[in-house]
Amino acid sequence: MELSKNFDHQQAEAKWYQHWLNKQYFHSTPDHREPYTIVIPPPNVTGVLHMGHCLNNTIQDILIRRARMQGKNACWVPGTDHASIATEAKVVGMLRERGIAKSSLSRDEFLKYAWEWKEKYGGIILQQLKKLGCSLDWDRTSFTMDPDYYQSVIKVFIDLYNKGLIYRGKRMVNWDPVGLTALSDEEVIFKEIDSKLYYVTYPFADGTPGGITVATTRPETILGDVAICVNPTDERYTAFVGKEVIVPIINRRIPIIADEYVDAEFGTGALKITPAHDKNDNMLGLKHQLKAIDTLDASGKFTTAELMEENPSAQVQAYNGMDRFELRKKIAQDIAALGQLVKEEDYRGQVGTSERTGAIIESKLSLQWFINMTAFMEKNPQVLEDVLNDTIQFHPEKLKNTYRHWLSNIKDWCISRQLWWGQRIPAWYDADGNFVVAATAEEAESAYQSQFGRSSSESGGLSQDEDVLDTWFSSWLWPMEVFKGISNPGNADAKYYYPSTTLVTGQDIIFFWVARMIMAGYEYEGKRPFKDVYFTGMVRDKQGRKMSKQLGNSPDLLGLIDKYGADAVRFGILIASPAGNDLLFDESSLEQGRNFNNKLWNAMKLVKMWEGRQADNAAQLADSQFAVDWFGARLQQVRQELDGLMSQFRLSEALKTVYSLIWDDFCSWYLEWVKPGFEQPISAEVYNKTVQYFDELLELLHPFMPFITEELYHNLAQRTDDLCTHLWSPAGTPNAALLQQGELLKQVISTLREARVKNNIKPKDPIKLHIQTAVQSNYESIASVLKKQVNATDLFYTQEAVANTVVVAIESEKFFIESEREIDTAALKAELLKDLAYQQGFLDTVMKKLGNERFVANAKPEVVAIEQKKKADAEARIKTIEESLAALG
RNA sequence: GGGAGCAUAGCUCAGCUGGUUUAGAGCAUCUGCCUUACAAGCAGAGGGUCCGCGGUUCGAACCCGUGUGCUCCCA
Repeated sequence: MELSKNFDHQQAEAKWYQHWLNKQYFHSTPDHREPYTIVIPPPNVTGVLHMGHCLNNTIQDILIRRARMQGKNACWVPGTDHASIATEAKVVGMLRERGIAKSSLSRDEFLKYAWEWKEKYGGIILQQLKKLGCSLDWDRTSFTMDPDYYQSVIKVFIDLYNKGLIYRGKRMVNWDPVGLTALSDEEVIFKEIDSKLYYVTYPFADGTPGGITVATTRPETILGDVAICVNPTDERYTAFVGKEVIVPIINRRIPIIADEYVDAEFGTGALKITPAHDKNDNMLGLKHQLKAIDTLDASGKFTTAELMEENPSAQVQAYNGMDRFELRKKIAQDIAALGQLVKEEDYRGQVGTSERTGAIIESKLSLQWFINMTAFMEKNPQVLEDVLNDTIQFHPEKLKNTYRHWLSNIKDWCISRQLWWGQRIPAWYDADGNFVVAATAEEAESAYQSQFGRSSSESGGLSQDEDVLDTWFSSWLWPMEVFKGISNPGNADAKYYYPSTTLVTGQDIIFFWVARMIMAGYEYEGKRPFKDVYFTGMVRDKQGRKMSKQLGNSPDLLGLIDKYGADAVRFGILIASPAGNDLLFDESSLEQGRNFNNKLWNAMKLVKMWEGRQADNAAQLADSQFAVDWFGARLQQVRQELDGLMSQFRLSEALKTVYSLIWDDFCSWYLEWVKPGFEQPISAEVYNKTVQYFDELLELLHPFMPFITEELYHNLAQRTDDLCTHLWSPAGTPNAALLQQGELLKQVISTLREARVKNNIKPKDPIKLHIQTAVQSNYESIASVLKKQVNATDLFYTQEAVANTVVVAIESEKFFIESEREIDTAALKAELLKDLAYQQGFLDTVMKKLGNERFVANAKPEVVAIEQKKKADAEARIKTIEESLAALG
């Protein structure tokens, strides 16, 4: 077979992925083996693959492929979540392009379009994961709006409601008065907007002359003011705290209160508090138990609905129905007419606008559904305990702090969203606002009758809540419901696969998702949902900036896979990813991955070249014996290292270790050591060993770089199996003596090569090597390799200095290089002097330690022994160098 | 405002229990090589105030305090 110059990744990727699928290697069913289960963090159906997914899914694939090759029953479940906010925005966008306004559609009509959109685009990201090589069990693909899943979410809502853990309450939301919907924080875009700061004086209620002046950008909310707040340390106002002032126009008496929240530097240092129309005011209002008075309706127009008991004046009533911006000017004018407007100032500030309609956001109080987290946590203390005691192990461990801090200060969870795409809240209201919670209209009706003792038709019939549940309220069930653990509790899959083994996700969703899965796991299974959680950092660009659409700094991942190959992309992203820390992405690391592919490919080509040149070559076998034995030991050593690294989730280091084993130990050392002379035959035994080692290297690398390893595995020999499901060779104990001798050999070769370079002995110029050693037997097994690697025609052992040679030393051993080339004595001398200075400096530090009586008295005996050994070694080296210098004259 | 984390070579990071031959790796840089698998390569080299200050200790990159700078989370 003719081998191409380089690895053709495109061809190999398509071929092997399809082959693995055909063989059903990724499909798992319960059996007698130990399960290794990962549920994918479901990407948003609107998503396309980005660098974050790439990192995250590469890691999951490494873990799952490794488990599969270790003989575990590996199951990696794919799927997507319905992402109510993002998807609804996409669907609205699609409709807009078709000239359809969401407001012109009924809920059912809109949902039909939404499903149409989901069927068309919702699977894109899953297809992209295949390009990356992800070995997911596609038969188990789940979606958070699948019928069973949907019912599970509803079931859980009803269950928690019945347990008294869900309640309905008021809360501030970001309200879009044009779109008539609440928005999540993510959908609010802050813009710099020019406005005015109005300085308004509130006179004292007790008739004391003067008053307190506040600066506000929003005079239209003045009629909802319930207090004036100042900083308690602000001496200008301390005397006024506790007094009352009169709100202009509406003439309400309100208190002056003190709170550290207020910034004395801003405006006048006095803040008007309008809890119904500002998030921070609302917070202060709750803290100081102030009433919230709403003066704006859903479309941002003035309403007196909540002012009626104050008997509003005709002036106030006249504002009714006035738009908020018109009202702002009007009220400013009216206050000016009262002589209470001190001044107006231009002001530029951040204002929230709707991502969808562009309208300026109002903070608005609205009725929402909540989970009482305090009660929930009292019921499920393990949610915190089992993370702190490592029943669920976090990697990196430092995130336990974050988790504990959040859970110890937990706020109630608002689970309703003013959207249509998602699980509709199963609450049913009569015309008076009485409600029941039930899965269906029929159940709601009977619940209503038993609860209120009458048919709902007497109260105008029942209508279902218009809102849906937060997407996290469905994805917190993910590790259970992908195995139908909620919809069909106790089924065989759920029993076998739950709890899952490892979760791999981003640190940014530790609260939104990880914590909540743990909550749901304990509430519904009484068990942790996973054993280990590996948190990846955030992928940033070279300058450390977050990847974002706005910055346009996220690379086109599929383009990169095309250009460098999936293996190179996997390599590049993982090698740059210290465990649990943010990752600065730079295309050059992909280049390193591609170069590694090339290296592997060429190593394979070299070995293939030998395939047809095998012979019963005893001399070649004898010359290579040490290399063969040594590499076998080295492989065992690295296997042990890898087990340790992988169990600590130090994946990046594990990959570096395999990389260096292949590039340095196998390619740079081993292959060169066993390489026969030009067009010479290779010993069949050495050849077979080499292929066996190569196989083992491919095994170790396969989880990281699946495509090229599978390709090479099949290129190296005729196979009856595939690497993908090949079981790992058992690790043995490495022979320490062999390893040590290997290190000596490497060191001698490097030292001699360095000496050659420094003395201008060209690689092609042969030398004769004389070794002065106390232990000649150390060199006998490595002599043939050593000769080859330093291009020595002859090797002698000597007991004394050899004249007219270049001399170098390792420990107390000396090497004399005899060459045709003229020796540069001056350069050699300079080298030796430099080394001497280093060794003497080193000896000094050791002597200082040993000369310190308190060190000798206090340090552990073995530590003192080490220092004494250092001293002896350094002295021996110094002696060798001095002798060499003397020989040079 | 509350909390967490980080600072080691030009860059990205290891350095685990304080003592591992006066601090290591990869990438980048420099020098020499189109040597027979690989120039996407080979053989070498240079590069450090372990953020500053103070303390504990016989001994500190590592422990404690403090300052500075950066990052993230929550409000």
